Amino acid sequence: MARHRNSTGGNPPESLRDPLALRLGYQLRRVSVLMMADLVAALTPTGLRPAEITILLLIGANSGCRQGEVAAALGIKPANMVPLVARLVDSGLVARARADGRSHSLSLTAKGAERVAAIEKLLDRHEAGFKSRLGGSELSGLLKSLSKLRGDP
Amino acid sequence: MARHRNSTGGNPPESLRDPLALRLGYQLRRVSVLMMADLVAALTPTGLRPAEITILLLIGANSGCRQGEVAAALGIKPANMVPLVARLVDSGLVARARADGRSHSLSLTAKGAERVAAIEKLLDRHEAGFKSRLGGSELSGLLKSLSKLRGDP
DNA sequence: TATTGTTATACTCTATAACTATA
DNA sequence: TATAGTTATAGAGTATAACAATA
Repeated sequence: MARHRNSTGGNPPESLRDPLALRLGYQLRRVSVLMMADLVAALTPTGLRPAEITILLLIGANSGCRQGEVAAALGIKPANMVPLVARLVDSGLVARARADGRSHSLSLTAKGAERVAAIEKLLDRHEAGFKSRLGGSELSGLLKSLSKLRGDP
Repeated sequence: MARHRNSTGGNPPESLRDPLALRLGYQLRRVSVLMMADLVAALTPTGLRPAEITILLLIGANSGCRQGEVAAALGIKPANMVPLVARLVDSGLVARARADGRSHSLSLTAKGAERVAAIEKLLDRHEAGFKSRLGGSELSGLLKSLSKLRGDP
C-alpha cells in the first residue's frame, strides 16, 4: 500500500505527514533538545556543561548545602555528582567542606560567584532568543503548565 | 559564607531555594525527562524504545517514504537510523524496499500496522495521565507555545 | 559531483551494584 | 542499622568521519 511517489509524474510532497504533532511528550522533547543544543553552544566559551551550571546556580542560591541535597533537587544520581562536583572544585569554582564527617557542604568560591553572575547573564540571553518567539503573556502560562505537569498542584 | 545549618538549634529547611524555577529550558527538560521515563516504562511490554515507535508512527502515516525523510523529520542522524530500522525489519514490523537503487522506501507490514494501532492506544493512555494535570483549555495553548518555540510562525 | 545509505567509532549522559565511613 | 558519599562499570543516545553505490 505504497504512496506511489511520482508514479503519475506529479511532484513529490515537500514534507511528510506528522502523526506526532499532537503528542505532548514528543513536542516537549523536541523543544527541549532544541534549547539544550543552543545552550551547549552558548556555554562553549565557559568550558562548563549544562549539569555543571545547574549545580553552580543551586549552590549559589543555597550556600553550605549538602551534596546530596543538590543531587536530589536536580534529579542527579549521587554517583554521578562525584565527578561533576570534583571538576567544579578543581576549577576553583566550588569549595567543598566536611559537614559532619560523612557529608559534604558546598559553597561557591569568590571566583565561582563571579562566574555565576556571568552565567546568569548568558542564560538570560540564551532564553531571551526563545522567549521572543512567544506572545507577551504566553511565557507565564507556559511555565505554569510545565509546573503542573511536574506534579505541583 | 555558609548558611550555618542548625547552628542555632533550629530545624533544617525542608528544601532548597530553586534558582531554576523560572528557567524555561530547564523546566522543559525536567518535564521532558519525566514524561520520557513514564513512556519507557509504558513501552516495556512492547520491547520497543521511544525512537523506534516514532519511526513506526511516521512510516504508518507516510507509507513508502524514504529512510532519509524519516530521519530528517525526526531529527535522527542517518547513521543512527540504520540499526533502528534494521531492528524493526528484523522484528517483522517494517518492510524495506529499494526505491531507486540508492534509497530505501519504508512501509509497515500487516503486523507492523497492528502494532501501531496498539501503540497509539498505549500513547493515548500514557499522555492522558499527564494531560489530566492540566486545565481544560490549557493543552492547546501549551502545544501552540511549543510549536512557536520550535520556530513555527 | 551530489545524494543515499552504511560502517566504525567515540563521547556524553545516565543507571546500578558494591564498597567505605560515619551517625 | 541507616545515611552520605564514592568507585567502577555498563548501557543508551547521539555525534562525526570515511566509505560505497547510485543518480
